[in-house]
Amino acid sequence: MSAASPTKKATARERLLAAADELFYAEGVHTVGIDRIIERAGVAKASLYSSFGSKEELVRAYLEGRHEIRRRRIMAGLERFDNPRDRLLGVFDVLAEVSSTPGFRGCAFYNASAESVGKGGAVEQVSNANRAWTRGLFTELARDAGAADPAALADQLMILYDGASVGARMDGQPGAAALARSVAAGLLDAATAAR
Amino acid sequence: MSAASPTKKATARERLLAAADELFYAEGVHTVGIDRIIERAGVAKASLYSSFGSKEELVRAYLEGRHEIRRRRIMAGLERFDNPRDRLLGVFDVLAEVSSTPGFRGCAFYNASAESVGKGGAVEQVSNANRAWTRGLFTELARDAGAADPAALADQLMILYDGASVGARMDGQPGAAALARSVAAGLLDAATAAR
DNA sequence: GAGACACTAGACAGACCTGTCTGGTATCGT
DNA sequence: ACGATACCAGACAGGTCTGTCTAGTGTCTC
Repeated sequence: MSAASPTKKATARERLLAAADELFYAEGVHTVGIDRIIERAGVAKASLYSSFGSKEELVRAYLEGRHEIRRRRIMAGLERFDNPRDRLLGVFDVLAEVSSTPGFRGCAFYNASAESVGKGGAVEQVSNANRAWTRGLFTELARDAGAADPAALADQLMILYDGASVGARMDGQPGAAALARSVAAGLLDAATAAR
Repeated sequence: MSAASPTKKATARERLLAAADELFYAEGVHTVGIDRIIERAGVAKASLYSSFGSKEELVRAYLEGRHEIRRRRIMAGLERFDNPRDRLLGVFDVLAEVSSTPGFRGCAFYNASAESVGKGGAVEQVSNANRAWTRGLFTELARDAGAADPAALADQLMILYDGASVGARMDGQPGAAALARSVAAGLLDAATAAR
């Protein structure tokens, strides 16, 4: 939880998490083995298992870290705007930024979910939490923006958000987020004008 | 290519492809091993390797089969409608049907892509072909419907289509397709009214 | 009848996977 | 000085993976 003081060397757990984050996201949870992770982290295998217990728990920690970073990045991005309308559309601005970074490979939760078999596993749990948070955020922002039916607008925004993420991933088109933003703007105007 | 005569027993290749289709889609390309497939198909391992050569080529054949079935199902679905507007929106109707079937697990191409590492591999090739076909279809339908900028509308429709697929997969909400359809209808009206 | 063909059953090799365990080292606080 | 803690290096076990190879069976055609 507590961020290590910058002078102190990163602990084994932190280095493992950093290595897992890079490798799992870039190549997939299933493809990347334990050995690759400990090698990149410069950490002994025993340290991994004493810190996390199993690979699945490492995957959970990786996804929880992704969720936390995503949450913070979005909230920080929204602080730039003061009016509700820009704040709602700002979620798509953040997506546009993220999806145009070189290593972008789509939604980490969807990707992990596509690989994982089990229902009720760590991947599904964190993934559901992440989606619920996003939907809640959209609902809240829609209400603040004066939408007649915030939950209904949030459902529409989820589709646009997911679609833009897929488009950026599969077609290498970072512009999908900007396009989704413009459609979202139209939906928002329609939802508020109907008041 | 040619469908075997119904009286004749299915050949080993056909049974392998059928087993691969079920297992790969339900559990993922990486998770499902060769042994599971030959067991379900009731086929010897040597037959698999004499028919396909490698697992990757079996995956390619699986995805090509998915693409072909998808193409046919959509085209058949669109034949029900005679006016361009309904035909364009009909693509979302077909998605609504597919995404409400019990075994629905999202886009087979995205799922396979999330698991595969390599760029330029079989998965990426077939996946790109599938997406290009979809985009071309949307563009054509948009032009027929009188859209001012068919390609631009197609880009928007792709986002809605992908987003609905993700929503149905991740949240278990088959209604996402119907929602996407209604948004698409609004975009289409706007694109044609602007003429 | 004989050979070609498609197929089955299963052993096998070699690689890779997760997870455990042993033993050694460095750095703390007391 | 000394014990506790955190960590490293790597062997090891038991399993699974892809892919190859041998040997045998049924079926069709000539």
